[in-house]
Amino acid sequence: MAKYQEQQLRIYNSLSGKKEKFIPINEGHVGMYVCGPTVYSNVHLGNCRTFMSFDMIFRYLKHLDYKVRYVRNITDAGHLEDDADEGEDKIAKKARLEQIEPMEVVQRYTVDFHNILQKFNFLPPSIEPTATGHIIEQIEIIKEILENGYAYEINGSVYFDVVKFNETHEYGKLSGRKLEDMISNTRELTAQDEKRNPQDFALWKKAEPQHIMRWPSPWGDGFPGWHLECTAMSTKYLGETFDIHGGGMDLKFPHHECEIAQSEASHGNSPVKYWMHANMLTMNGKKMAKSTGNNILPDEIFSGENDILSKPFAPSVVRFFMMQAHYTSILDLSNEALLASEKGYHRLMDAIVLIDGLTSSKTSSIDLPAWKQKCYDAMNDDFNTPVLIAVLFEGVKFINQIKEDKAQVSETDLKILSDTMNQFVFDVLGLESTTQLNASSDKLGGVVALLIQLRNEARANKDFATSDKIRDELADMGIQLMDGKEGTTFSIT
RNA sequence: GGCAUCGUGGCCGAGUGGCUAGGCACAGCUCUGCAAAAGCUUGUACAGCGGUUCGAAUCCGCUCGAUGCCUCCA
Repeated sequence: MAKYQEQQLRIYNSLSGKKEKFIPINEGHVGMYVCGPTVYSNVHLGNCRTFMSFDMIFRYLKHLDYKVRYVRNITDAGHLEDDADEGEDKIAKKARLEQIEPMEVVQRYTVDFHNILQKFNFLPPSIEPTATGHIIEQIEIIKEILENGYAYEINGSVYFDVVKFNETHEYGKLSGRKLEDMISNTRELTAQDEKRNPQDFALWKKAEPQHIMRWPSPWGDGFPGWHLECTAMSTKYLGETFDIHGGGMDLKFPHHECEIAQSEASHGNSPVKYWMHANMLTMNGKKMAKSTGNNILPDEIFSGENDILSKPFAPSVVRFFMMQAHYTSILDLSNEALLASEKGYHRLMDAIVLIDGLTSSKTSSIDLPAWKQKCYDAMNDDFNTPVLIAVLFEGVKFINQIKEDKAQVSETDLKILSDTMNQFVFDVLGLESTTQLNASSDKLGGVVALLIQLRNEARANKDFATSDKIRDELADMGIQLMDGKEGTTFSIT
């Protein structure tokens, strides 16, 4: 029996504003599309949080035995500097500034993106398509929208006619905006603007002669609008209507609103059953922005080379920190918060290392099956990772109590404890252990075991100067000794 | 200015009509040669002001503040 048949997942749907039962279109299968990065600079930490949220969601869906097709695109063309559709393409601008080919920009920052995600232990998506690889599909959609009368061509560019669309459809239903309000809040069109209305958006932009990113089309050489690629690629790989579409909260309007409009205007179907939006990451209470200097790159956190944090933090610690907040909440990054998470993370990992050494009893003094279900209940409630982590810390307490003989578990229950801890910590949350050394399998572990032995001999001889020297100097190196009833163990901090 | 989300104990962060979230920090106890680790115990918090209710941190209204998007300005 597949796990999804036993667990009822509920998802907060941005479109309805409510938590809804998750029922996929095709039983046992999930199609999920997430708007990926525009690769014109190093991926920033806020982007990582969004993608990490959907990585966790991907992992849990897989854990529930769904067959998931997860599509996350790379935007390598068409994302303009401002949404007035008058700015320069972000990648073309970067290429011009650095005097390199646009595809060099794309390559450089795609590699960076993948490197960072790998450090954060992301699962690769099923398909990672690029905008430039789907120009033909985008042109086909534009043709359909033109045929259906929801777009117009002018001077080699094609614009989506939002006003016309809104006469028969509801533009703004995702973001809660009303077209009338938007129009009344907008100034007069400037004389040179080609658009009929300021709300219209570009499907295809004519390439000026100096433009290096250009493709032929029925309307002349040009390049596609930013919103179109996601419609083209999600339709191609997931169908006209699919289960989950995700992205950052900041993409809700206009990007996702435009995607809905494009789908409905081309093939007539609403594209997505469950819209999911991950919330923003702030730092020290303020939004992260390069312009204000309130910004940090993932590698700067890992290396400690920054002016904001007191020490380096491992990718898994940052991941744990992010998982301690719900994906729909704003999360504030600070030195204190990271330090606190790091300690909690080590407590969790240290407990997991102990599981294999635990001994079972005839009966259990704690209810492990009920505890296991609490883990699922947390995740079934719109992927509530902070509550899951709280339940996992109950597991940590159980592990330590069993080790100290203050609780007993049967062999069956011990397996539940072990399997559940491992599955949720590593498979679902995607954390990695940094304390995997142990005395039997590792040279360093053997060296530490020898030092522990020497220290215990010194203690037996009441030579506490020597024993404390060993303990304290190992601690300075990041190896902490822990004296327990069963002898001394250690962990790497 | 508009739309949206949100304001929880020293810090981070769940919950959302009546019942302990959790982590970090702090204090006491147990253990220890002393520590650390671990276990046990303790914390009566929900921006402010009104309203609904037997009962609100949780619902409604207003005010203040934060964040994102849009707009405006530069």
